[in-house]
Parts: sequence; C-alpha cells; structure tokens
Amino acid sequence: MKEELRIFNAFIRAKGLRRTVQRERILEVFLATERHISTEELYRLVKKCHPAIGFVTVYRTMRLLVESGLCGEIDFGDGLIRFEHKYGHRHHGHLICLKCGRFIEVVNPEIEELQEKMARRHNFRPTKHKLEIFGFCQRCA
Amino acid sequence: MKEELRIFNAFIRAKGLRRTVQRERILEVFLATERHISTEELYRLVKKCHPAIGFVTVYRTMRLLVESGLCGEIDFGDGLIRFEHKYGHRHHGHLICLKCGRFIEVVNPEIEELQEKMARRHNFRPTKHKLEIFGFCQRCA
DNA sequence: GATATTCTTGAAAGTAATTTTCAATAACTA
DNA sequence: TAGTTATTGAAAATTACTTTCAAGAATATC
Repeated sequence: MKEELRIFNAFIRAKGLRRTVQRERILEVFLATERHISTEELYRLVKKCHPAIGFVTVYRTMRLLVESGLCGEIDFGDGLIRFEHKYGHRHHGHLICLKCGRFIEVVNPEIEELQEKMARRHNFRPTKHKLEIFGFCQRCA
Repeated sequence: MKEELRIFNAFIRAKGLRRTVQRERILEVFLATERHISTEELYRLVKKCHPAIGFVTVYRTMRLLVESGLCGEIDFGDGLIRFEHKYGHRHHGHLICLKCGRFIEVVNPEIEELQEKMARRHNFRPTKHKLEIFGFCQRCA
C-alpha cells in the first residue's frame, strides 16, 4: 500500500470521516499522473476507469487531499486551480512558459533563505509562499 | 498633465484606438487611489464622481491599462483580481496576512538577481515574475 | 450480524467574477 | 461635414467553483 494512501486514511480517521471506494480511486488516479492537473482534467481521467464517479466527488476529494497535505494547489492566474503532489516533494517555484504553457519546477534554497530573512525584517510570520516566473522556455523563445 | 496620461494617450494612439472622456476619468480615479483595488471597487469609486460610467467600461479600461504597462494585476488567489500602479514603481513582492488581509510590499534586488540566474540556468527568458509570501503580520501573529 | 446514526454521493442548482454581445452613440479620418 | 469604425452601457453569457438535497453507504452500537 502506498504511503500516501496510509496518510490519507489516517487523516480521514482523525477527522471522523469515512473511507470510501470513490476517495481511494480518486487518490490513485491523482497519484498516477505526474502533471499539474485541474479538477476538471482529473475528473476526466477518473471517469475513464470509474464512470460512476461524479465531478463533485472529485472536487471534494481534492479539497480533502489539500487539507491533508498530500496535495498542493497552484494558481497561475489563468482562472484554473491546478493540483500537484506534495508528499515527498520539496518546496519549489515555477518557471511558466507564456507560449506553450509548459513549466519547470525549480528548487532554490538561497532564495528561500532570503525570503525568510525578509519576512523576519518585517515582523511577518510566513506560513507558505509562492514564486512564479513567467516568460518563454528555450523552445518558444 | 500627468505623465501616466501622456503614456496612456500614446498607447491609445499607437493601437489605433480612440481617446474618450470615460477612459481619462477612469485613469484619473485609478491614479488617485494608492490601494490595491479590484474592478468592482474601482467601479464604485468612479461612479461617485461619474455616475454615467458603467462597470464594463471600467473593466475594459483596466485591461488597456494593464496592456499599456501602467497598471499591474495582482492575484492573491482569493478569487479577485486587483490592480496596482506600475509606472514609476519598482518591482516588488508581497507579504500577505492570512488573517487581516493586509499586505506589505517588499523590494529585494538580491532575490531578483537569484531569480534571473535561475531562469538563465534553465534557458528560460523571463518577462515577469511574482513573489508572494503568505503568513501573519505582527498584529495578527 | 442487525440497526441506528451520520457521512457521502451525484445531479442539479446556485454563486461570483469575469467576459461577450449588441444596438445606440461618439471619436477620428478624409 | 460625412463616412467609417471604435466605444459605450445594459444585459446576457461564460466559467470555474461551491452548495443543496434526497438517496445510498460506511461506521458504531447494541
């Protein structure tokens, strides 16, 4: 059994919720794709193997996954919320291509460090942060 | 005449569009407020002095202002797009308080420099970027 | 294992912000 | 000044997300 499923079940139990077939299937499908994916896209993938599962259940399950910490929300400002795996992933920023829409995940501890310092200078207690760089990738430049 | 208005008129002319009273009034009201403001909020301000100007005109004018570079869009992920002055302002990130909603603008050339480097390392040509740090301000911590 | 309780589901309806449509009007061009 | 084309404001449409609700499913209790 995948570690993520174990975490999810623990989370479900801790909140007094119920394990359901739908939730497990949705988590499986989510874990099986490595792309950043919107609720609508995930719903379409889920429907391929499990036609009886509805959009709203996918939507609600994603909220639980976010709350459990297994899944992160990304908002590139194009009016769509996407999700990415969070378990076992370091915090990262994104280089987003304005032409082809592809993106690169970037990890940079130096920048993170400077951010922390900057927050402290303003007596601000940071909980999460977001770094997005828009531009053109090698292929589209 | 304000420099911003001159820039806006040049932009309008270059695009083969037309100068209108409404657009100038909306720009004036936008420039007169220093807050980050949504289309709806700006519309309400505009309506106070110019009741005949409609929401859609404000909406469309803001798009032109963004395109002209006079105005920047901010998306804190709360489902509302806000606008800020861009002419004569250095690029800055935001420290956003999750409790009271207030934010601090922060300028940090070191971080900007590291971002540039990081982009180059990935053969990425950056055009704009966004740094947002969420957390709690001194008052709400 | 049966029963009661409460959560979960899926469809449909609702919400909120943004965006488009369209006919009347206004600004520029020749 | 007349003709062309952009602009306006109201209303309708769109989009993504969120809530509602009745039927069904999972867990706890007996």
